[in-house]
Amino acid sequence: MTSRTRGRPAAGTSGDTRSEILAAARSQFAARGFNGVSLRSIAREAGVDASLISHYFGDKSALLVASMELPVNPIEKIAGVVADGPDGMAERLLRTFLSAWDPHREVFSTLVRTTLGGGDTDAPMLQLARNVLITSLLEVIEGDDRELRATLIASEIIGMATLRYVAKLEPLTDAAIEDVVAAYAPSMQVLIDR
Amino acid sequence: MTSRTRGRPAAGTSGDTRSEILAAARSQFAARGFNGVSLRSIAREAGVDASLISHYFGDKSALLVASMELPVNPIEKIAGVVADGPDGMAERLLRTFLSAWDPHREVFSTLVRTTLGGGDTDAPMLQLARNVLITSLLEVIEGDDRELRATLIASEIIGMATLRYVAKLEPLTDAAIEDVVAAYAPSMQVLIDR
DNA sequence: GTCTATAGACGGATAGAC
DNA sequence: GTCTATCCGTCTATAGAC
Repeated sequence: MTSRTRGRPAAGTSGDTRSEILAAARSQFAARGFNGVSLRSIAREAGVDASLISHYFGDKSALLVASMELPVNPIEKIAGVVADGPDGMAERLLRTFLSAWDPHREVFSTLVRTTLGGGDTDAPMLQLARNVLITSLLEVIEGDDRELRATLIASEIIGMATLRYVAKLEPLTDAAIEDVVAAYAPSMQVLIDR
Repeated sequence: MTSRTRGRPAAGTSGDTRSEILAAARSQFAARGFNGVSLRSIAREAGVDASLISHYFGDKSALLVASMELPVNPIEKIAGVVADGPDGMAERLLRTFLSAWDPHREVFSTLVRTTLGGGDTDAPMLQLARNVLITSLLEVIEGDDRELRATLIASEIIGMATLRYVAKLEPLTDAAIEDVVAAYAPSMQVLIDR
């Protein structure tokens, strides 16, 4: 927990060197993943000296963490939806998920790339999938294959979001939220109802 | 097209240095992606000198390509399934896909990690998804939102395979093919039938 | 607060001895 | 066919001048 949304006292000339760095980091981590990005390239895009990154954020991992901080936690919203029971859950799940993440496409992309680009099996994204989504789902769906089906629901959400935010496959990337909900919810609801 | 399955004339002592390198490369690329792996670490695991990799395969990219060569092309099988029409297609699609890729989990993992780990939007995996799977699907499914639904079918397959082969989320990773087919096909068929 | 300079490590690739 | 040695580039991170 290094930084909060702290207002810098009174910067020098341009609008926040620190913010420029964060914006460039978000963009590049989302596009090329942690290993595919160098601090130098981020500094170049931000128009600052590379050593300033260390000065403001510490090391590269800390910059990654800072660039992924969100004003609200999209995960908690999802868990709340599941608690409302299985009727029409697919629709609520998709709408809530898309509404929460659409404004933060780059962060989700970074989440996927750092999870799937490296070798970390206990990466943050998978912990979330297992501990929050799947655990909640198991309390409301039924059947003796419900663990498998809960995992498949998670895979539907992650797969959809990966093609929408990371791979940017048309027409999924630019489709309106309600169009995706309408097209996908009936399929997902089958996994919920059994 | 550098190498075919060529029998080396008469190697020195142990079973093929070349094969040892390939096995180590497959394992490490699958686990940590292209950028996360060094030629030195592959050489170490293979128990050979690092310079032999250059000697046999050229550069690092050529080694990646060689490590992903498959005896058969799983993609062509999939396209054939789609041509058989929409009735019960989800079941055939899933069974064929899983049968084709289960013996080559590491290759699929590498495919995903190199597609999602780097920034290449035209990476091989996405070309396949778009040009083969989605294109075939568009010829058999109907409705004015069929492009969106075809893309969602692709996302279901890719998402499922990613959690099964790359993220290795239980119980999906170790589930029998027929169990996955039984649990998932009804949901996917809804996207096909509309 | 910003920049220069550089330390220190690692990785890819090659030349050449044996 | 295998290994030693090395070149050259890039990267993270830090020390310190201004």
